[in-house]
This record gives sequence, structure tokens and C-alpha cells, in this order.
Amino acid sequence: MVARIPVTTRCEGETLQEWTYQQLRHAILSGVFRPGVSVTMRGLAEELDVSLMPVREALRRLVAEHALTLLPNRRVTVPQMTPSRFDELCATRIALECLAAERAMLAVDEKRLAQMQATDEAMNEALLSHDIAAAVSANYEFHSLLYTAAPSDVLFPLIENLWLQFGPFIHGVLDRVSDDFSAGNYPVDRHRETLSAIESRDAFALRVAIEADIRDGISAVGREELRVAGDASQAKRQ
Amino acid sequence: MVARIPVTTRCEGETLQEWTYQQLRHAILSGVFRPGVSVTMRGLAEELDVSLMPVREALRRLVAEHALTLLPNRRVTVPQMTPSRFDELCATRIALECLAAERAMLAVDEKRLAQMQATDEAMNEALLSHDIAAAVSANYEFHSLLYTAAPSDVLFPLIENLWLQFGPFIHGVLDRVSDDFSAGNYPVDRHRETLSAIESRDAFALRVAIEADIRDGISAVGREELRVAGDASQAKRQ
DNA sequence: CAGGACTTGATGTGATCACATCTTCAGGAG
DNA sequence: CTCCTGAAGATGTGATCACATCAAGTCCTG
Repeated sequence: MVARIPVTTRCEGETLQEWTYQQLRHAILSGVFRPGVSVTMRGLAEELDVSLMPVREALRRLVAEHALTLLPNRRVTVPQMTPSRFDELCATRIALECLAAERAMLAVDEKRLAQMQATDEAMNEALLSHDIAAAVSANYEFHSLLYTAAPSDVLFPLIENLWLQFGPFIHGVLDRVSDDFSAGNYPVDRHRETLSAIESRDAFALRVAIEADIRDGISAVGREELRVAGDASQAKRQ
Repeated sequence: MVARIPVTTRCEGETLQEWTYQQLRHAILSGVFRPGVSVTMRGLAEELDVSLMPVREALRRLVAEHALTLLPNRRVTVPQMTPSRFDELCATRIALECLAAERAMLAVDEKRLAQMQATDEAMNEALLSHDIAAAVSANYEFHSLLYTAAPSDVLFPLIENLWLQFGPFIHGVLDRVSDDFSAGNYPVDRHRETLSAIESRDAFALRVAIEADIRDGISAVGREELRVAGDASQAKRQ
């Protein structure tokens, strides 16, 4: 185990397995697990202070969602990020999130728009104060607010799935953006473009803004990160 | 249990849980489970002649893939198909499969193209002879052959996931198409359009053909099916 | 000193049991 | 006859154990 897994208190009525899943999921999204390290059921069980059974089912679930990978040895690892996988994830994110944005656009009312604006401002503040975790979750929430404007049982889970697959990476990416930000090198605020596209009900502009946001936030900086992670993964095992 | 689950022999080295998962997955794709019926772990365990444990993990996996639904009661059911879910599935299929087709197009060589042609002919023959199962799997294979031309660890699993969510439906849909077919009412062969688009390396024509194929095969006939299934699900429980 | 076989510990898989919760149905009160 | 109540069965969850397999580390042989 590389780092301590942050744990939250367990809700009432929540099964142990569900709780375990949420902890692991959040840990992956926070970048606690680095690509390439292998996780063991007994190790996680001890770390989270639960028995094998909940860990077992949580891992099975995460593997099914491609958040973790099952090697032929039947050992579970955090998937490596390769350039081709990275490209594919980006392209898929753009295809799905543009579709989701377009479908949700007409359902965004004044209240939700205000929430999105507030979330965007919170994200910018978090970036300025180098609070990566807050920035990540604000970015997460901004997109969530948009896509869930229209209830969606298909599209949104798939998008969350992609975010999860980016998990081990997004932390490093945001870190770089934050550096640029405090260095006075403000990138174009794609969220603001997104908001104005929604206000004017311009589906095309919205697609452009979403695609640009994804490319800005992930593609450009991510490639650099990919190189670094690729080098690092050669040496470190476990 | 509504119908008998068809079982295949278990491969060597395959875990019991993996085998169980494959059986259930295939059963869902074949339309053995009707939407709305609830499945129990002990029932499936007895049906497949395995213990609770493999069934448990297979179900967990299928739920994670949204092939089955976990009710708040913690009971597992085959998801209902609603009009909005259906629209969403169609739109998502189009977005993902067009993207996958475009990315794979340049990697399709002569050999694969010939395989795809043969598969398309096999599908037409199957439709003529009312062999629904063969037609379904030929259609499945036609698209598979295209999308897997370029290795894909992200896009293809997502697409398979969508197919699985269509599972309880696709059987009825193909049934209708087959009726039309043998009544001399030949629909446009979108697969042939797909093939010629690939031959001429025309990305736009390919997108159009794929979208048309999905709309033809699912949308038009599926709506009718949706109405029928919606009526039927009122009465039948388990 | 180098290389390979054996051994010991660790790990995932599967089975079985205990228990809390939910469903269902029978029986009685109104 | 209807509705409520309680009991019995069914169901999912979690724990623990047994076993086959895998990974290192160690020891022996050349």
C-alpha cells in the first residue's frame, strides 16, 4: 500500500460492501492508488478494518467498471495508462459528454445555472489557493450539475465510469493546471463559455465549449503527465 | 424462473464465477430473462448447479455493468425498458459506435473486410430462415469485427455494455425484422452501405451508415416492441 | 560463486454457516 | 367480507474455513 486510504463514516442502512466500494472508489478518484501497483484483498481488508467478503465484492465491482484491472494471475492492479488508452478515453469522454450536455441543456433552469456558476467560482478559488482536492471535486460537480439536469440512467453512469478510469491521473493533471494558474497564466475559462452557451440555448456552442474544456483540462496537460507516469512506472512496483 | 438457462461446457482454467457470469450474460443477451422479473441467488445457483458464491459475484458484476438492476430492497431484477431509457440507449449507441467505427476504419484490412462481408451474408440467410439466434450473433459479430479492427480497451467494452443493456429487447426486435424479411419487405442493407463506406475510406458515409443501421434495427421496430413489453409488464411478475 | 529445485508464506476461489431483514400467507378481530 | 397482525419461510449480507495456486526466499548442487 502506497498511501493511507481516507475513510468516511458509514451511513446507516448502507451495506458494508457498499461502504467499502465507496471508500475505494473515492480513493481511486483522489489518486491515492498509482498506476501499476497491485492491491490485495487481505491488505485492503486490514486497511479498511473490514473482513474479506466486502472487499471481495467491492473489488469485483470496480473491476467490472474497469476502474481496476484483473490480471491473468487473478491479481488486481491499478491499470497502467498508455498513450493509446489515454487518447481513447479523451475521445470517448468528448463523445459522451457532448451528447449528455446537449440532451441536458434544455432542462437547465435558472436555479441550476446559478449553482453551476457558484461551483465554477469555487473551483477557480480552489485552484488559486492550490487546494487540488477541492478543485477536483468542484470540477466534478460542475459537470455533474449539467449532465444530471435531465434524469439519465444510461449516459451519466457511463460518464462517471470514464472519470473513474481517469482517476489515478486527474490528480497530477489538476496539480499542473494549478501551477499555471497561480503563475498568472490563466487558461481560457471553458466553464464560463459552457454557461453562456447554455444561457443562449446554443447547442453547437455548448458542444464546442465542452470539448474544449475536456481537451484543455486533460489532453494538453495530461500528455506531459503521461510521459512522467510512464517513466516512473518502469521502476516502482508495489 | 421463466425459461431454462442454456448452459455451455466450462473451459479449463476458467473460474466458476467467470463461467457463471458468462452463462448469465449470454442468457440476458439471448433474451431469456424478461424485463421486470426478479432473480434470486439461490434460484440461479440451483438452476446452474453451482453454490451461492459464484452466483453472488456474477450478479454483482452484472449489476455493476447495468445489465441487471439492484432494487433498494437489495433484490436483483431485469431492468424495465422505459421510452426515455430506450431513447438514451439509442443515442448513446450511435455516439459510441460511430466514434468506434471512425477510429477503426483505417485499420480494416482486406481480410477483415472479407470476414465482414461473409458475416453479413450469413446474417441475411439467417433472417430468411427465421433463425433469430444466428441472426443476432451474426449482427453482433459484424459490428465486433469492425470495432475491434483497432485494439480498444475503452470503447469496445462500453459498447458491449450497451448491447447487454439492450439484451432483453433485441430478441423481440430481430423477430419482427425477420417477419418483414420473409414477407418480401427487404429493408435497406445498412451493412452493405457500411462496407462500401469502409472500402472508400469515407468517414462521413460510415457514420451515416452506422447511425442508420442502429436506427433501422432498433429504433423503428424497437418502439413497437417497447409498447408491447410495457403492456405485458403490467400483469406479469416473476 | 552461480543456478536451479524445494519450501514456506501469501493470495484468490469456493463452500458453508449464522443472522438480520423482507415477503408472504394464514388467522383472527372489527 | 375486509383489514390488521403475527408467524414461517425465503433472501441477501457478512464471517470463517479449506484448498489450490502463486511468489519469494532459501538451500543444495555443480
